[in-house]
Amino acid sequence: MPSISLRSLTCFRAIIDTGSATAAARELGLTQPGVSRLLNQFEQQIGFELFQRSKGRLIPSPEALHLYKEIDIALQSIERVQQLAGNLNNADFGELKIVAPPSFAEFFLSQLVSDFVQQHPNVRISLDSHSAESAKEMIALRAVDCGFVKMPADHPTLACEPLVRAPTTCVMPPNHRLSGKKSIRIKDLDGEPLIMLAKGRPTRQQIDDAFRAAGVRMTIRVETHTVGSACALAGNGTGIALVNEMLAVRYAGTDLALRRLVPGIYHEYAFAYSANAPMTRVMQKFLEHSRAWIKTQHVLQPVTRKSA
Amino acid sequence: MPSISLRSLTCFRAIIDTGSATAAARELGLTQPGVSRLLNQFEQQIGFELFQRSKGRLIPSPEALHLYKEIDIALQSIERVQQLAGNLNNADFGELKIVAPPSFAEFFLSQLVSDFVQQHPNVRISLDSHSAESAKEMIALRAVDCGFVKMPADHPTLACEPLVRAPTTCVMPPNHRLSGKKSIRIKDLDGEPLIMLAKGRPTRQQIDDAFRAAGVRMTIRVETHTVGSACALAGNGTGIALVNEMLAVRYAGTDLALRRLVPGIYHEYAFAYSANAPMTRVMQKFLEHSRAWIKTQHVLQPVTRKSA
DNA sequence: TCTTGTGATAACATTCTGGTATGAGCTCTG
DNA sequence: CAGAGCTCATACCAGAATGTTATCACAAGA
Repeated sequence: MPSISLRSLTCFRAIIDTGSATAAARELGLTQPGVSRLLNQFEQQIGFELFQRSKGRLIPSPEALHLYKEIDIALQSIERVQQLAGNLNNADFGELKIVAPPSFAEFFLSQLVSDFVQQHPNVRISLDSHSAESAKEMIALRAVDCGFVKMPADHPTLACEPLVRAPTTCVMPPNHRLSGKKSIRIKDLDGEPLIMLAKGRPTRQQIDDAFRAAGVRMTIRVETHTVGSACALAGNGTGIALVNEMLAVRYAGTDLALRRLVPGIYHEYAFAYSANAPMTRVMQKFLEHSRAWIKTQHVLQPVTRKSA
Repeated sequence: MPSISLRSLTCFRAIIDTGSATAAARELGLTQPGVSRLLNQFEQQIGFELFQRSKGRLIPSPEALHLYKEIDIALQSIERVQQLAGNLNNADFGELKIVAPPSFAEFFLSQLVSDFVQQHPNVRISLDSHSAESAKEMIALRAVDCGFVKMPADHPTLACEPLVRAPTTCVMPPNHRLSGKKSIRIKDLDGEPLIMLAKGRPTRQQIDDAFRAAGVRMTIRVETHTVGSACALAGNGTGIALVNEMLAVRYAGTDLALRRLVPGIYHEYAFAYSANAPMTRVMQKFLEHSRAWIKTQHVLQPVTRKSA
């Protein structure tokens, strides 16, 4: 049962639009015989002639013109389908609820998301900023679709895609005695007053371990909770702040020197989603977009699952 | 550039509608592998997966469901096109202006047209009744689309399709001395008072010629202008009316005997339209319909161009 | 008359679309 | 657990659809 064919319809429309089979062929990027045969086939299918062949021309019958209107409508609706498919393919559809810790959300994520919405105007985005712990919970419980978490995630129902990592950096005033060095070793920090963050968290644990391994005693002057305050304290000469470079750079100006700690202790972030639900297309696109965006930011170090 | 395919769309819709590829295949009258491949192809064309393959089932993604709505609309509009094409194929569309001489219009044509409109409810018909001369003019000048004319039409811009012919018949009271004969020869009419019609018209001329050739003098008692009046006069015993049998039969009852004149002198009618415009499909269908209708009327003698 | 435009047709290659046969995976049941 | 019965996927083949190039016939103008 040879159903009506889209080719025939577009061909027919093009003939009416352009007034001749030859012109229609040009418009459709085919050859004239192709159009001619397609038209013949169409006439065969619908059972009657649509054009009067007169003096070597095709003259549309009143029936053809009547049919044309309906066909044009139908083809337009097909074109809408194609456009929608294009949008869907580009994941420009749906809703995306994202959560991230405040430090991440307020700077990087805001840029990343504003980029994304420009390219995907039909995606509705909700952006939540919560503590690392509750962010993980929200993702695991599907209160949000995805989020950014610091590795290791250490959560059974969380699927993670490693995304970016940043070294630990030492923040100090530009005139500090250590600011002459390109990088700082643990033993350089012996006796230096330190400003430390995230007591009890894994990265902090790594730092503590590194000091212990180097046989260096930590002189902690201040424990604080945000990178911003740590940098401010360091800038005031309170001590050297050992912080995530990725978050510190936004506070780095002429009044702060950043020197990397070696060997590196890294802060790694991952894109996380519920292990119980597959990623939607929007999520996939957003992850792709995030990876691409990170590459454009020279202060960030991209991480992929393979290289991790 | 392999455009999107209607098959794929209907297939996709059927899968969503039925919930499985197997059921869709049943619905579409295909096999499951066919549907499966059509779906694959569709996914390839639009660039992303529409179904999550899980536990051997096809689970539509949110994108698929969103696309479904638009596709359903598009397919419906395609179906409207098909239905319209069907109507057009059946010529159930447009307008048809018909003209005929009163004698023809008021009896045969009315039946013919009422039959036609039943089968073609979307065709608007206008039916005019005019003298043979002005009918021809109206057709030639395209004031109407077509009409019925008596042959020979003798008009340069009139195209004629021979349709039906009727013999000349002799109308008399049942008790007339000639009513015993099966048919009447010219010489039987010698001396009989006659009622004649259409003075100066071609068929009348043929009758006059036939009498002259047979050496029989016409005793014309009355010249009249309608078959009805001629039959009425004949019924009253005024004389024998020589009239078109096709028109006379409607007056024939128990009080009138009709006997054919031999050799036959025929009244031939044709379907006529302007030679400057091709027949529209409705006209063609109407002509077809007329031919078919004539065949069902046993008093009419169909005539086609070939046999004419 | 000759050129240029139209559309129609034939012969051929490729792609699409259908079929059958078969396999792999899941679920339910005895 | 074994097997029936369902799902979808894949391989392979045949025929139809769709495109090409190479022609032809015809009409209109220069």
